Amino acid sequence: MARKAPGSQVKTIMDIARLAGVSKSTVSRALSDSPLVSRETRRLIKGLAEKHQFSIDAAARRLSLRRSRTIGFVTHGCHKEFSCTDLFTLELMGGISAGLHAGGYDLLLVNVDPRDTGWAPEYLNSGRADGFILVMPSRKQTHVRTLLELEAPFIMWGVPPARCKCCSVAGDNVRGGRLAAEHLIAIGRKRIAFVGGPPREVEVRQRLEGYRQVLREASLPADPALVAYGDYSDRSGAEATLRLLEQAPDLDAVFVTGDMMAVAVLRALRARGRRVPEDVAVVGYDDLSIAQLSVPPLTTVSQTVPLAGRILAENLLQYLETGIPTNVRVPVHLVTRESA
Amino acid sequence: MARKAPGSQVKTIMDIARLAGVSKSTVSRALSDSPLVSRETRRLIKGLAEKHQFSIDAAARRLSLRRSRTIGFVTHGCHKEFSCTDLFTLELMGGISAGLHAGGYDLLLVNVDPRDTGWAPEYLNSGRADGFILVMPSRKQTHVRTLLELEAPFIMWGVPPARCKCCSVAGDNVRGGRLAAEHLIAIGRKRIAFVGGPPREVEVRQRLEGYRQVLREASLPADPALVAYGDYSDRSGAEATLRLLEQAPDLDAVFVTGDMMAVAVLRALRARGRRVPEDVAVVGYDDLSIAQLSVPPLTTVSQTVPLAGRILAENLLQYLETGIPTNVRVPVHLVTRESA
DNA sequence: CTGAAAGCGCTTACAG
DNA sequence: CTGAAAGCGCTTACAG
Repeated sequence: MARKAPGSQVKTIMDIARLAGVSKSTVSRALSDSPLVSRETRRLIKGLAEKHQFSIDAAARRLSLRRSRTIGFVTHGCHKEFSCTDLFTLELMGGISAGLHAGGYDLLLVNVDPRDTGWAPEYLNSGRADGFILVMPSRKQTHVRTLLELEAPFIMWGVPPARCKCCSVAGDNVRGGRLAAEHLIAIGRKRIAFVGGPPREVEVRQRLEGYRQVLREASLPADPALVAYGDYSDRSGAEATLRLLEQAPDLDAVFVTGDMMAVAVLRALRARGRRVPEDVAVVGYDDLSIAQLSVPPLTTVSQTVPLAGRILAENLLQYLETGIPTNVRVPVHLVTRESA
Repeated sequence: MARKAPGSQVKTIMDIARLAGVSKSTVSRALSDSPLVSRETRRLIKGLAEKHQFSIDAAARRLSLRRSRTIGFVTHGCHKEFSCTDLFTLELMGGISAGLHAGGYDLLLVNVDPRDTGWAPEYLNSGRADGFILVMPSRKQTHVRTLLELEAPFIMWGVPPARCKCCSVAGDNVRGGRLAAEHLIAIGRKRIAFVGGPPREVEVRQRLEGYRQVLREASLPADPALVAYGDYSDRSGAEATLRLLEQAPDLDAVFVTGDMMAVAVLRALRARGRRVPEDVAVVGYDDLSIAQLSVPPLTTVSQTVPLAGRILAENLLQYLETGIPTNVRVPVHLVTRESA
C-alpha cells in the first residue's frame, strides 16, 4: 500500500493537470465549479485534489482575481484593564468569524491605536483586506470618516452618523430601554432611576428615550433627579449611584445601560444598606458573563451579540457584491434573573 | 494647489518607477531596504511612495516570496456560553497581535471546530499562513499531533507533550501553586483545600504539586480529604465545595485553580454559612475580570497574560527564522484582594 | 467542453 | 549601483 509520500509533489494546479491528463485551465475551472467543465472531468479533478490534500494557492489566486477574500476586523488594542467592551468584542468576533467563513472569507485582525488612521489606506492599498468591520469603543466617527474618504467598503457596529451612506448593524436601543422600564414597572416600581453611559453617545440617548417613553405611558413623572451618567467603568457606576441616592433617596429601581456599571451599582446600593431586589431592583444591559456571576445575578437587556456578528459579516459581503448599503437593528430581549 | 487626484494612478511599483525615472527593480529594492540601492535613490523612492500612499501589493509579494507573513491564531469558536477561557483568549490575543505587528506579520483568525483537523493542511497548503499559534481549551493534543505530522511551524500555549520538539509558552504552574499555598499559610491557615480542574491536565497536576511542596515544607499533612476536582465550570466549583465541606468540615482555606470555579466556591461557601475570608480564605487562578468583580474580590494567581501573548508571537517568528524550538515559562504572581 | 497564452504585481538572479 | 527578463501560481478572454 503506497502511503502518500510525505511532501508529495502535488503543489500546484499544474500537478493536478498532469495527473488528470488535462490542461491547467481545466483544473482551474473545475476547482472553481465553472459550468464550462464537464461533470466527469470535474469529479475526477476534485477527487484528485481531495486525495492529495491540494489547496489552491491563495496568493496566486488573489493576485489574479485582485481580491483577497479577507476582511479586516478593526478594533482597539486589548488593554491591560479589561472592560465590558472587550468581552463584547470577543463574543461579536465569534459570530463574525462564523459568518465570514460561511461566505468563504478570512478574518484578519487589525488592532489599531485609537488615534492612528494610517492603517486604512495601508490595508486597503496593499490588498490585504477587501473590506472592514468596525467595532471600536471610541473614536468611531473618525475612522468612519477615513474609510468613507477612501471609499473603502466597511460595516460598523452601532448607530451610523447621520446622512452617511454606510452599512451598519446596531442593537435596538429604544426597544432595550423600553424593555427594562416595562419590566420594572411590571414588578411594581415607581421611582425608576437611569444610569447611562456618556450622554453624547447615540446609543445611550436612545436607551434613555425608550425608558422615558414607557414612564410617560405609565404616567410616571420624568424626574431629572433620577438620571445620572457614567463612562461604563466600574467606578463611575458606583459614583452615579451615590449621586442618585442623594438626589432621590426614595428610588426603588435603577436601569443601567451597561452590565459592568450595573454590577457596581449593585454593590454601591448594598454598601448603602439597600437590599437588591427587595428595596431597589436593578436592570443592566448587554448580558455579559459577569451578569450571571454577580450577586445577585443580574437581570439585563441582551443584544443577541453572536447573531449581530453574523449579520455584520453577511451584510458586509453582500455590500461587497451589490454596493447597496444596509442598516439593520438586531432585536433585544430581557433576561430575567434575580436583581429585578 | 493640486490636491492628490482621487484614485491617483500610483498603484504599482511600475508607477513609482515612472515617477522616479528608474526601473521597477530599483523601486522594489529601495522599498525593501536593499543595500544594493543608493541612499539618494532610496530616499527619492520612499518619498514618492509616502506621498502617494503607496503600499506594495501583498498578493504579488507573497506569490513572489512564497511566504504570507501571516500567522494563524487557532482557537475554538466562541460559544454562546461565555467561559473563562474565552476571556483569557482575548487578553492573550492582544499581546499576540502586538508582537506579530512589531515583527511585520498579520494575524489571521482561525476559528475551528474542536473535532475538525482539516483546517491545518488547508491553511498551510494554500499559503494563507506561515505558522500557527495554538490556544485551545480542549483537544490540544490532537491538533499538536496534526501540526507535527504536517511539519507546520507552530507554537502552543501550555505545557507541550513529552518529547515533542515544539515551541511553547506556559505559565509557571508549580510556582503558582506555591504562591497560593504560601500566602494562605502566611495568613495563618492550616487546613488548606485544593480544588483543581480536570486531574489529567498537566497544568492542574503542576499546581497541585506546588501546593503540596509548600504544605510539606510547613509540615502540614497532605490530607486527601482536602482535594477535589472540577471541570472549570461554575457548577463543578460549587459541587466540589460541597464535597469538601463534607469530607473536611474543618477546612479554613481553599486554593482553586481557576477564577470561574473560585467564584462558585465563594458562593457555595457562603450558602453553607461560611464567611469569606474570616472562616475560609479563598485563592483563585488567572486573575480574570470576574476576580475583581466578585464578592468579596478574589485573591488570585495572575499569569501576566499579555506578556505571554507577546512572547508567543515573538518566539514563533524566531522559530520561523531559526528552526530552533523554544519553551518558555512566564512568571506568575499573586494578586492580593479580599478573599484571602 | 478544452487548451494555449497573456496577465495579475511583485522579487531576484544575471548581466552590466 | 541599475535594468531587462524570468518566474511565482493562478484566472480568463480568445480560439477552437
